[in-house]
Amino acid sequence: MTGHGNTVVGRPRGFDADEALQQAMLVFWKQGYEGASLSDLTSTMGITKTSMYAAFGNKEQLFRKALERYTDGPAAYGLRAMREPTARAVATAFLNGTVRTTTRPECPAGCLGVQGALAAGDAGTPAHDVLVEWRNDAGRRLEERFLRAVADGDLPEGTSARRLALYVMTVAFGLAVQAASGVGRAELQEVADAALATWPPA
Amino acid sequence: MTGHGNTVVGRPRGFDADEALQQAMLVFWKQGYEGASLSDLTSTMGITKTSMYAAFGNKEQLFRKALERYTDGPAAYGLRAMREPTARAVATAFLNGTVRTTTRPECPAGCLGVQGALAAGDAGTPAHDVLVEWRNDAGRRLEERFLRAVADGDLPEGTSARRLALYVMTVAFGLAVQAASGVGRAELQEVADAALATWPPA
DNA sequence: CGATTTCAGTACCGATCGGTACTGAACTTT
DNA sequence: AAAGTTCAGTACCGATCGGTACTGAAATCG
Repeated sequence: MTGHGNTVVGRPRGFDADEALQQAMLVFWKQGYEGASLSDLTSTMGITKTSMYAAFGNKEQLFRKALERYTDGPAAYGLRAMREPTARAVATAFLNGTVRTTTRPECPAGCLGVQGALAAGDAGTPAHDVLVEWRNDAGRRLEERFLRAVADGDLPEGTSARRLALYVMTVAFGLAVQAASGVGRAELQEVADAALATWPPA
Repeated sequence: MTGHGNTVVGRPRGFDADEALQQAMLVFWKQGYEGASLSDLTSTMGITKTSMYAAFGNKEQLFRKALERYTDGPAAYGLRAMREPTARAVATAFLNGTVRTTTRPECPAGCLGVQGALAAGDAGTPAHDVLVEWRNDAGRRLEERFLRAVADGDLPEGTSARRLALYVMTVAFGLAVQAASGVGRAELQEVADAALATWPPA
C-alpha cells in the first residue's frame, strides 16, 4: 500500500485522508449506512469513487473506519467518563457527554452508534452487526467500571453492576433518539439530571 | 377504487389486504424503511408488485399504513397506558408495555417507530419525518396526561409535565434500542423498574 | 532525464432500485 | 350468456446501486 517508513515511492495522495474520513463519518451519522450512497459519500468527501476504494477498501470498511473515528472523536467522552473517580461521577459524565454530543449544532443530531444502522436489510447487515457490538461493548465497559466501584465500596455491596450499566446505557440511547427527534440540548440535560437524581436508582 | 357500500363490481381482491399489511409492517419493523425493498415486501406479503401498488399506492403510503397498524396493534399499549388512574401507573404501564412489545419473540426486536427510519438518506426522508412526528406525538400525549395529573393533585404542584414526559419517553426509546441490541426481556424489565423506583424522578 | 509507480478520473459493469404499461384471465352484474 | 370491470402477473422502464477496468497525468526514484 503506502511505502515503507518515510520513503514513499510514486505519486503521493492528493487529498487529506483524515479530512475525507471525517466527512464520511458525518454523512453516515446523518443518513445512516444504507441511506448513505457512494455518491453521497464521495461527493461530500471531495474525492472520486476510485480514490475512495483505493484509500478505504469499500463502503463497509469505510463505515468501520468512520465509526472508529467517531469513537475517538465525538464519542470520546465515553472512555473519558470511565476515568471519573466515583460511579456517580462516571454516570454523570457519561450522560452529560451524550447530551452534548447528540446535540452539537455543527454535527447531525443523535448518535452514529445508534442511528447508523439500527435496523437494516441484507445490504446493511454488516453495519448493523458492527453497531450492535459497538453498543454492547460500551455497556460492558461501563459494567466493568461499576464492578470496580462495588469492589471499592463506592457502590453498595450487592449492587448489580450489569443492571446499573444497562440503566445508564438505556438512558443514553434514549437521549440519542430524542436528539434525533429534534429535542434540544437544554431539555435533554434536564432529562439526564432527572435520571441521576437518585443514585443508584434502585 | 373499491365499490360503493356492499355492492362491489368486478373481480374481488384475491388476497387478504389486512394480512398483507401485517406482513409489510413486520418487514419494515425488522429492516427499516430504506432497508426494506419492494421485493422484500411483496415476497413476504405474498403478492405481486402490481397488487401492492393497486392496494396501497406506493412504498411510502404502505409504510404509513403499516405504521398505523403498528400503532393500533403492537404499540396499542401506549394509548392504553394513558387511561391508567395515576401518573405513576401511566408511566409504569407505558414502560412495561414498551418492554413487552420490543421483546416479543414472534416479532422483530425493538420498536418500529424508533428503528423504522431513525436516520435516512433522501429516499427515506418522508418516512423519517413521519416517525419523528410519531415519536413526538406520543410524548405530547404523555405530557397532556401528566398535565392533567398535576391538575388532579396526583403530581406535586409545579411539576413540569413536559420534563416528566420527556423522561419517560427517553427511557422507553432507550429500552427499544437495547432490545434491538439483543438485550432480553427480563433485564429490560429490571431497567424499567429502576427508572421508576423513585417517582416522580426529580 | 528516463523509468517507474501511484495517483485521480472516465466510462462502464451487472444487479437492483421504485414504479408502470400491458395482457389475459376471473369475477359480478345485467 | 354478454357486457363490463378489476384482478394478478409478465415484462419492462429509466435511474441508481456498489464496485471495477482502463487511461493518462503527476510525482518520486535512479
